[in-house]
Amino acid sequence: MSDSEKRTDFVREIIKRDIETNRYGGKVITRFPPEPNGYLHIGHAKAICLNFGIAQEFPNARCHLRFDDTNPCKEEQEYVDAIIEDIRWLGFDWGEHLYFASDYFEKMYEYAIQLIKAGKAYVCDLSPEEIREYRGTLTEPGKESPYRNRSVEENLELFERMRAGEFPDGAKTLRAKIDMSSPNLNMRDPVMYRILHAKHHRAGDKWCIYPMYDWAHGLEDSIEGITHSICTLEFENHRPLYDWFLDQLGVHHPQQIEFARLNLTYTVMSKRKLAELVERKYVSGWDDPRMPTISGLRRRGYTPRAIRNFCKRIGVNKYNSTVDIALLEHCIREDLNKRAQRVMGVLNPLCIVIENYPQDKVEYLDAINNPEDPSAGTRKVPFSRVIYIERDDFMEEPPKKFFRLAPGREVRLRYAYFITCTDVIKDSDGNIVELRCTYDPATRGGDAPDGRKVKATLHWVSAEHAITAEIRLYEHLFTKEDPNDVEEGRDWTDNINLDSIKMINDCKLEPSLANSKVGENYQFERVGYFCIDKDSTQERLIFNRTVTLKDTWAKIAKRNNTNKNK
RNA sequence: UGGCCUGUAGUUCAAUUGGCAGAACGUCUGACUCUGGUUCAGAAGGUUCCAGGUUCGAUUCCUGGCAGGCCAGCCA
Repeated sequence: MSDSEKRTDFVREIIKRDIETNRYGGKVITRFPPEPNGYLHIGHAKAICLNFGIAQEFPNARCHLRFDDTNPCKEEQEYVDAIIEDIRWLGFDWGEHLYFASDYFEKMYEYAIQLIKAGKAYVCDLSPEEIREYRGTLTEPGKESPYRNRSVEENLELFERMRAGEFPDGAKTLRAKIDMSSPNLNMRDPVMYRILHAKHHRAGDKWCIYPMYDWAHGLEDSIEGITHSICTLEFENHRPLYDWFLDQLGVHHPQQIEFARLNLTYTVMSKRKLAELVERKYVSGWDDPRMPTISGLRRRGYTPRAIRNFCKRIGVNKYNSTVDIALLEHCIREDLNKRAQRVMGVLNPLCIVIENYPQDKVEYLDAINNPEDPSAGTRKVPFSRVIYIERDDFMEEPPKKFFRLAPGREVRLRYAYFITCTDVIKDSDGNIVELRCTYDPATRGGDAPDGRKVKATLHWVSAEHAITAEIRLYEHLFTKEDPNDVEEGRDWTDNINLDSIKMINDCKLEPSLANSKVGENYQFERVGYFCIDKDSTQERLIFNRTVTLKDTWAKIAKRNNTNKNK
């Protein structure tokens, strides 16, 4: 599926129908309304692609970016900045339509007065505990507040004094007068305003009353002329209230549509849990490459195109499901295969001396930059008598189906020569420290004039020319597909994979990598996709492994291993 | 012993609105290959949650079950 291909879903079907019936004058205006209290994650990317994607697909459509900043206690400018950066990076644009709920506070206040005047809202003196008691339970109706029938004048005066700061936090609330016996708890006189003497990251000290989500959100949508207000499933129960407020006010009334949030195997997606991973130092920060955050994926080497494509493939639905993380990995491989420059890098070096190759000779061999993209051209790679290969590419006693180097066996060094292993050198503990090989000068470039074949082609790096780098290998952050699957008395943090990061220090890379920049994607041939981490310095390059290449041998080896252990 | 929502290959989604249940990912097999990558070809995989009903015909409509999700913040 290419980036430009469309895919329909129940949300788009609703919008199509509304356009056909001219429900909103043919207009389509969506919005992405993050609360700036954390970083965006791949689940948000699903919502972003949905809302901004719809805006791109339909005529007369646009998508607003609106910060739903109605709770000063949790929100910070740092998050606003990070969210803006992440959405831009994902490739979406809101034009001049950047909004903040806090800019609507005055307007919301006026609407509240309108509701009070209509006898549909009242100031309540019940404490939080009392409100809870009065609310009733899922199966029993609630009781009406003793303050429910205050006069309009008294409510108006009290509400004004709430705003003026005459009461302490929690002393009073403004509540909608709906139905304390509604089977939908949201309709049991929900709180519209609470008193909070807190400094807001944008409004400062201007307000000491703040609107609750249910009251604020519909108004934000209405004020901006949103036509389709797309949110996640847990707000389904809130839709009657969303509708009630807008109906009472008689204002523009968008359609709220709910869809299922994204879950991914081997990771967690709740903001609370991600924040906990950061706070308790299980990860290095919100942008740790193991995090499912947009910034974490970016640092890991994921591309916007891969993430967008992933969101397209998973679809949109109304039931909770968990997407196999293998699909995300497939999407990044698919994109990087087409675009990433190929290089040679040895993660775990094993030294080879090619005994019949001249001491001081250096040859510069042609290597293809990207077989998927001829326009990427070629480069020169230095070859000499002492090289490194991957330790995993040699076995002294090769099992069946192991095609790579072994004593007496001939393999090809990519773009270079055929070599044959003649000797294995070990230290006193029996560890292999070096290999001796001979090369066939007639196979220069990697082709044998006599047409003989080898079963394997290995990547390699000339020892004399190699640059040394640190490479960070990442595994899933959790050991279980569902991190929340825990026994009694344990919790999700018990499922954290303590080996999810492995740092390797003396990796040997071809010299062309010396000039690479942060974020650039490479394919280390036969190994995986890597990118330069921001922790890199002039002296020391650090690479993140984005994802491995598909590895048939690893699969066979794993199978052999499990069979052995049976 | 409340209300709302949802049940289709292992997973995520389709099925032109009542007309032969398909795709992608994953898995497995084979071909090709100077990446055990890519690409290509193929295979396995289904009681469409269950039971009734309407209909020539039901994944689709109706009824009743069952299972899962959400809701008792002055969070969003």
